[in-house]
Amino acid sequence: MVTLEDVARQAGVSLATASRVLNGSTRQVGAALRARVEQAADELGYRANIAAQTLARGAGNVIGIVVHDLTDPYFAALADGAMRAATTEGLLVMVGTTHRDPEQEIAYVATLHAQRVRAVLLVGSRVADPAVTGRLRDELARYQAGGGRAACVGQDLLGVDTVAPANRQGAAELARALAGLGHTRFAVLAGPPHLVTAADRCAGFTEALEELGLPAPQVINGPFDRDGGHAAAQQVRDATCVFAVNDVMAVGALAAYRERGVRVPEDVSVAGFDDIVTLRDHVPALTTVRLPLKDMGARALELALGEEDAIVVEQVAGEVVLRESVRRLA
Amino acid sequence: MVTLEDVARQAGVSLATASRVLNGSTRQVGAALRARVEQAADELGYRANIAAQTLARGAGNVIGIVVHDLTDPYFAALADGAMRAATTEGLLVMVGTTHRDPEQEIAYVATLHAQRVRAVLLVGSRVADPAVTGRLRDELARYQAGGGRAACVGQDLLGVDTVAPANRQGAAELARALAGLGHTRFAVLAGPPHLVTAADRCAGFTEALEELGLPAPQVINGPFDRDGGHAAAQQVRDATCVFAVNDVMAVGALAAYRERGVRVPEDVSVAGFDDIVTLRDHVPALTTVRLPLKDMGARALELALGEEDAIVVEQVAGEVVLRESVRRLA
DNA sequence: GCAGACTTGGAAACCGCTTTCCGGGGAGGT
DNA sequence: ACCTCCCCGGAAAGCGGTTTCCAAGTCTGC
Repeated sequence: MVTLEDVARQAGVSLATASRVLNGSTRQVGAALRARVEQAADELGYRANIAAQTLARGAGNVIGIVVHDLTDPYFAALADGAMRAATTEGLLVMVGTTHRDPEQEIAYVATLHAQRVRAVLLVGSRVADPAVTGRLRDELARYQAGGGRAACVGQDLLGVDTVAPANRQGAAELARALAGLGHTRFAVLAGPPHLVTAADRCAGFTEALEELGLPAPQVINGPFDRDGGHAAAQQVRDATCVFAVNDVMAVGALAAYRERGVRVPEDVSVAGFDDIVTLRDHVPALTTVRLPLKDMGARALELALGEEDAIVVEQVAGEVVLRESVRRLA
Repeated sequence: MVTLEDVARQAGVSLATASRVLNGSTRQVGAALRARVEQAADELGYRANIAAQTLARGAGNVIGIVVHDLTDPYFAALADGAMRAATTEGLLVMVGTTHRDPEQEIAYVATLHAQRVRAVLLVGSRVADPAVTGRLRDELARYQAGGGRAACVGQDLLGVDTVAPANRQGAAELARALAGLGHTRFAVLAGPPHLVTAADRCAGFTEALEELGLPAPQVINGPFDRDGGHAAAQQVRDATCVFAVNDVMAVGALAAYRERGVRVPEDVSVAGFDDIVTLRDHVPALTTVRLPLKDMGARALELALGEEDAIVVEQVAGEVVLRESVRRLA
């Protein structure tokens, strides 16, 4: 493995000069020497050892992103947004997937801390368990105490900059929109009760119905993914409209209905949440609450990198998008 | 930022002892000192500086994965497979997305080389341009000369271990299956001609038709993504069966037909390639050629890490899966 | 009870690079 | 012509670990 010293020797200059030429420095190097160094580096195929650079500089150019599941379009969009932003900042990205295990999340923060990444982004819903949240907070605080920066997409529960989708509010608006179409009997495919995102959306929806004087919906808990939606849909009793707390669950529900010959929206209306990009190819087109996922990912990175001292919590509003999967009741 | 030296001082031991306790070593440390060190580390919240470790040990525990687009389920599945395998090996993952720019791919290899990652995985089709492929080869060779390991999912064009889907063969089998249903007039949504994967699938399909004595299909080039399929579908003239060279393009084509009121499969049959997991939620269910994407990603990592001296090229067969999107012709 | 084989703790060299601090030489001012 | 000041090159001190090499015990076996 060729080192800077090899290059310096080959070019007949000092280590310092070689370093200044090859790895941006504030100081100038004369054209002649500069050329010699560059040629030597090229001939030898020199690549700076970033580990050494990071050590010497005391700061690297890597950030970490922790998501639950990369194959879920929701996280893929968020991660993609953050990664594009990272690229424009000249940063590399380490991605970790937790598969919804909060312990994994904590472990990743520790690992990324050890890697001395510039920032870590925690993407995804928090869990209701205060003990585990507390431990994650501690781990993050320790990382930040050492100069690390962090941000979160989800709920403001970690004491770091946060991009917080307005889940309750979005779900409430959706409820009002659906009620406006004449629906009165609802079911909520509510996901796991301990996931704050799921719980908030369910609560926002339910509360709005209550304010409208409508009966409480049937609430069905289950996994927060496509199969969870598929399974939960089987348990719906006599609702005219089903709200799945995220789009992938709604897609699962649509599949379940299709398999059973239940027509959407003729027999039952279905709505989701997130507006993942793949929705455009589903039939019927899904009513949902749009979240600007890519922007949120990018914004989270900005917040993490920002110099603000105060903790910034940015609410992101959702926009109700009515599509074919819901119908107006006679 | 607390260092090993802080821990050693606090525990009243030498640096060497602290290192041996905290970061696995072959050597033993007495129980008493061990306990003191562990307690000190805990109190101080010590996290090893991986950059320093990597430098000292001469080897890190990070691998790099380069994909075209994380939001494409094809790449997401491949990356997820590789990442799971990495996790079981105790490796961290740096992910780079090129958005189909081969220059970016080369740049990533250089960057990952500089990071001294243990292995780099190049996931995705090669391009036909021998110049750019040559430069990528050179970059990889240089990395490997320095002790790096590499593998590729795609075509065996880089001189590294490769997981190579049998694109020609899979497409040929698909062609025969479709012909067996009575189709004779085909169109191929062929993607970009310079992408080897796209070209191979198109060629395999076309050749099989020729062998069967059927007329050559209409070949429509365009982007390799969903919108590319959507656009290409508009240009199909009078085929009874359309083969999109990957699933996301096929999904785009389905959308295009739906918008125009063309029924699939009654009016036209459609087939894709890859069997991405999201297909199960599309209507009509798409006929395709199944590739074990997650396994391929995991396998690529194994190959890269493997100790084999010889370059291993592993063919992966595709399996034709007939679903509702194609019909038997009268 | 003692030589020799193991253990275990510590000092120090080293990993590859950055950056401070010096020193020498050329340019500019008077 | 002389003195500053500035610019540029190099020596060397870290950055935070790992690991080799010693030295001092601790165990064996006879």
